[in-house]
Amino acid sequence: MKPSFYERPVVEVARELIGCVVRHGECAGVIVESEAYHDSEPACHAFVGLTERTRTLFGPPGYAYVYRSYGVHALLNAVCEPEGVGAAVLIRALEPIDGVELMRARRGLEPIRDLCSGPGKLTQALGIELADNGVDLDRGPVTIAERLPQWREVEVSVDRRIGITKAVELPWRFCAAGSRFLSRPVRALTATADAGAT
DNA sequence: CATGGGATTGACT
DNA sequence: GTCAATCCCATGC
Repeated sequence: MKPSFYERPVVEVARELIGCVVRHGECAGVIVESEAYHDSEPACHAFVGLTERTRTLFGPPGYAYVYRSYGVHALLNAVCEPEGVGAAVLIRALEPIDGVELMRARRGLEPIRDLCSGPGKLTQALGIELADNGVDLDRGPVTIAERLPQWREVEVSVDRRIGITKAVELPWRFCAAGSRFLSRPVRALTATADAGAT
């Protein structure tokens, strides 16, 4: 989509990206899980301010922010909010729709559920690398396009973000309800007194 | 320049 | 359930 789609509150964009299509070359998948990050909260890389690393995050909306996680994986984000605000949506899981055989080859795995069910897995499956940092998400080579008809009324579940140690309480993770392609199940958010019966 | 810490994954107990 | 791999980057001396 065009920059205007992303030039809004990042939490709003994260929710609306569920059902949209990420494409790179012949491989594509529907976004079934996303998380919002904003420079006002410490889990966001942009919390430290403008540095070489966060230059893309503070740049104009509608571009890819790709960084290396744990020295191993590339993680894909969509930069949001007006230029000067450091905010982005982390793409955490896809339901594969195109190029599945190439995804299998890149991942070295067969089960379709395991191809893109995590932020590091989906970049490996689609061949997205650090060099894609700063790419225009409307023009490519990595693109995000609007929802397919069957995804226009997808139900979205809300949860806390995964894998962080700061600002853990924010309900900024969004998932396609009931999807089998999530990185992890959605946990019950409501903390009524009896909720944790495991 | 040295150090410490990850928006993770896959293998192993 | 636990844990190492591995490298980029921000911070501090």
